[in-house]
Amino acid sequence: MSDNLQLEKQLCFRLYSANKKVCRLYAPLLKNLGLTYPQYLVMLALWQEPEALSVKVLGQTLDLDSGTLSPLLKRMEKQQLLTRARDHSDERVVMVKLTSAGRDLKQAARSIPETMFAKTGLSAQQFALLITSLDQLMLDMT
Amino acid sequence: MSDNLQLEKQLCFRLYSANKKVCRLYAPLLKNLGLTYPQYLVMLALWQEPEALSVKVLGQTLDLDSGTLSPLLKRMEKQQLLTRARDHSDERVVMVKLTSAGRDLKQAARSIPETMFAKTGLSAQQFALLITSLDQLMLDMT
DNA sequence: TCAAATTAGGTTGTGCACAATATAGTTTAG
DNA sequence: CTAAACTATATTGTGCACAACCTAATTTGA
Repeated sequence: MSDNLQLEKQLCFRLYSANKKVCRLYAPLLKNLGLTYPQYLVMLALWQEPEALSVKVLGQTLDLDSGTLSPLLKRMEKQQLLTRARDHSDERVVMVKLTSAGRDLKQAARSIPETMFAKTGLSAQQFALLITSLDQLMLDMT
Repeated sequence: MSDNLQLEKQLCFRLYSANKKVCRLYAPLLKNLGLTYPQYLVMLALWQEPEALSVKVLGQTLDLDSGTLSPLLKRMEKQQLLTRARDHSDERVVMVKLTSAGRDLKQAARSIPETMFAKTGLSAQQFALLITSLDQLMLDMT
């Protein structure tokens, strides 16, 4: 006994597994919208902004670096969901802005959070507790 | 108000972010062992087995398909951490077995769980609560 | 008994995630 | 004023994750 290296004891494995499982539950819903899971997160960030966001701010919001975001945003631009344009007042900055098609997609996505909550099978209390625990982890983790 | 599509409200984003943050905390520790995070999970699964595991059982344990495991195990075989060999009694089956170097690595990894627990900044109670919440989610999620 | 179904694993292609590096634009210090 | 430092983004390379498909081995059922 007292073997700490057991798979079943690991928090990391639970987070890893739960995240994958949730992603797989989202996949069919998002496929209807033509989005992948990370693309959906980008859309969430953009839908709640009245105007454009810089790649830098988007990266801070989603905790992603340019090595991930640059190709991801290019694919989304090709799908006509958003536009990318250098800021004239500072040519280093690229501003990302939803197209009207990108904004319109929000209506089609409206039911997703409720559908996904139902799929979790959690009560509102359990859901809130898990959110709180994860927020605590994000705050305390060095 | 009542916009359910807010990034901050999403459980999915918290799981996604927390998992990434935990992976990044593991990375420098695992780099000392020459392992990536998924490779560490494979090692955890193998360390707790007295004998070899089939690719199928390993995939069920880690919830990974052959498209992920096959190349991953090949890389680990190249690093001399494990061997892969067809089962003579059923040639469809590939058995994965630690080398002595692979077994020996367990000693070097012994301190990782405790180090990582400290890095989470959680109390034992908070840690247990989060584990319980995640287990609940994994059980109930359809 | 042998054709159909099933099973185990591999391959290919796409899309993240991230480290390391590169580059162009901007700011700042001397 | 300009060289050095800094900033924002892009590129390259490696390693997952998974869908779709493929092959070979085994099991099964009429």
